[in-house]
Amino acid sequence: MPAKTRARQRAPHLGPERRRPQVLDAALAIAVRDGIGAVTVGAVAAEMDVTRPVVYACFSDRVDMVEALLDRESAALLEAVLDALRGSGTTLEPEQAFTEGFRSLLAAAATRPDSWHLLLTGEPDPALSERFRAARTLVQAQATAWIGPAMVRWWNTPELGRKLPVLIEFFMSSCEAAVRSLLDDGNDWGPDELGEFVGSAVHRAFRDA
Amino acid sequence: MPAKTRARQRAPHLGPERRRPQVLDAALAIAVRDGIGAVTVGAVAAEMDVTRPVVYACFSDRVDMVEALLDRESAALLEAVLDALRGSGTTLEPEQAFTEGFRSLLAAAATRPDSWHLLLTGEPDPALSERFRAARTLVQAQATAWIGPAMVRWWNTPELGRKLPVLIEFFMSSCEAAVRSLLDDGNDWGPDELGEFVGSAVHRAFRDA
DNA sequence: GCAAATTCCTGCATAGGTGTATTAACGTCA
DNA sequence: TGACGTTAATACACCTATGCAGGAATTTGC
Repeated sequence: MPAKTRARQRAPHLGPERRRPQVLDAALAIAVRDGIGAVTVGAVAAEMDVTRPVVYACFSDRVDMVEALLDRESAALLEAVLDALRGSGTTLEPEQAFTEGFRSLLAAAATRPDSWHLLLTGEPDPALSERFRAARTLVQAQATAWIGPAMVRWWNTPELGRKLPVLIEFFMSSCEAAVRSLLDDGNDWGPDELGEFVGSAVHRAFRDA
Repeated sequence: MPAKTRARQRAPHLGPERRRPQVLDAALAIAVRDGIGAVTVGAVAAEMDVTRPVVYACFSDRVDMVEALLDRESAALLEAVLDALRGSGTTLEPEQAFTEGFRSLLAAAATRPDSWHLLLTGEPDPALSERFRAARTLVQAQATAWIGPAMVRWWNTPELGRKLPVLIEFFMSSCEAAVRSLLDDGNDWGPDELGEFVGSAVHRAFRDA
C-alpha cells in the first residue's frame, strides 16, 4: 500500500455550481471552530477533502469567498433583527415592545447559532473588517431610527439628541450580551424567558433615561 | 548618490534593556492603528526604524512580544477596574455604587484610551486569544463576586443564582458600551457625566431584575 | 586614543499562504 | 462502447513572516 488509506483518492465531479454551498459550509465550520483568521483557501479545501484549485474554481479570491460567506450568513440574521425591530413597533406597550423584540431576536439566534457566533466574534482580517463594520452599522442605523422616535412618543425623554448615541451603543451591547448568554454552554434559559428578562431590564434602563 | 536620503543609516546602540519599552510602544501603536493581527516582528521593527534582529534581542518570540504587550497594557487597566469595583462597594447607596463605579471606570479609560482600544477590539490571533479570554474572565469573576452579594443585600433578588450569569454578561457588555461611547470620535460626554448616566441606567436595570 | 565588548545590519534557510498553468481522471452523450 | 468536454489533482512561481547565523559599526573602559 503506497499511502494511507484514503477514503476517496479523487473527489466526485460536481462542478463549481454545486460546490459553492459546500465551500461556504466548510468555511463557516472553520470560522466557528478556529476563528475567521483560520479561514484560508487551503484550510477550506482540506475541510472538504479537496484540493485548493477546486475552491478557486468557485470563488476568484480568498476575500471573495469570505465575503460570500458573510453575505449568506448575515442575510438571514439581518432580516431577523429588522423583523424584531419592526414587529415590536406595532405593539403599544413600551415594555412589551422591548421584551417582544428581544424574544424574537433570541429566537432567531437560537435557530442559527453558528451564524451568530461568526458575526459576534469575527473581524480579525483587515481586508474584511469593512464588511463587518457595515453590517453592524446598518443594524445600528435601524435601531436608532426605531428607538429614537419611540422614546419621544413614550416618555418624551429630555436631551434625547445627546443621549441617543450612548443609548444605542448600550442597546447594541445588550443585544450582544443577550445572544451570548443564550449561546453560552451552561445556559438553562430558553429564548422566550431570556428575551422577556433582558427586554424588561433594558426597558427599565431606557424608561427613565 | 547611492541610496535615498536616510535619516540615520544605523540606529544608536541602546541595548535590549532600553529597547524593550520602545518595542512595546511601537507594537501598541500598530495594534491600535491596524489591529493586533498586524503586529508582526517586521512591522514593529519598521515602526521603530530598526531591523528585525533588534526586536528578537528583546523578545524571544513574536508571541512573547505580544504577551508582554498585553501584560503591560492590561495591568493598569485591571487595577483600575478592580479599584472601581472595590471602591464602589463601600458606598452605601446602590445607585451611587453603580454610578461611582462607572465614573472611575471611565476616568481610567480616558487616561489610557489606546490600552482600552487594544483590549476591547483585540483577539484576532488564535495563539493569544487564551490570554484575552483570561483577562476578561478575571474581571468577570471579580464582578460576579461583588455584584452577587450586593444584590442580595440591597434587593434580595429572587432566583439570583440563575439570573446572575445573565446579569454579569449584561454588566460586562454595558461596561464595554460605556467605554466605546467615551472613546467615540463624535463624543461630547465627559467621563463623569457619562459614568453617572450609564451607571444610573444599569442600576435601574438591575434593581428590579 | 585604542582595544574589546556590545549592539546592530546584511543575508539565508524555512514555513505557510496565494494564485495559476498543466496534466490526468471522470461523466456524459452519441 | 468510445470520444469529447468537464472537473479535479499535481506542480510551479511568488510573496510574506519567522527565526538565526556571521560580519560591520559603535560605545565603553582603560
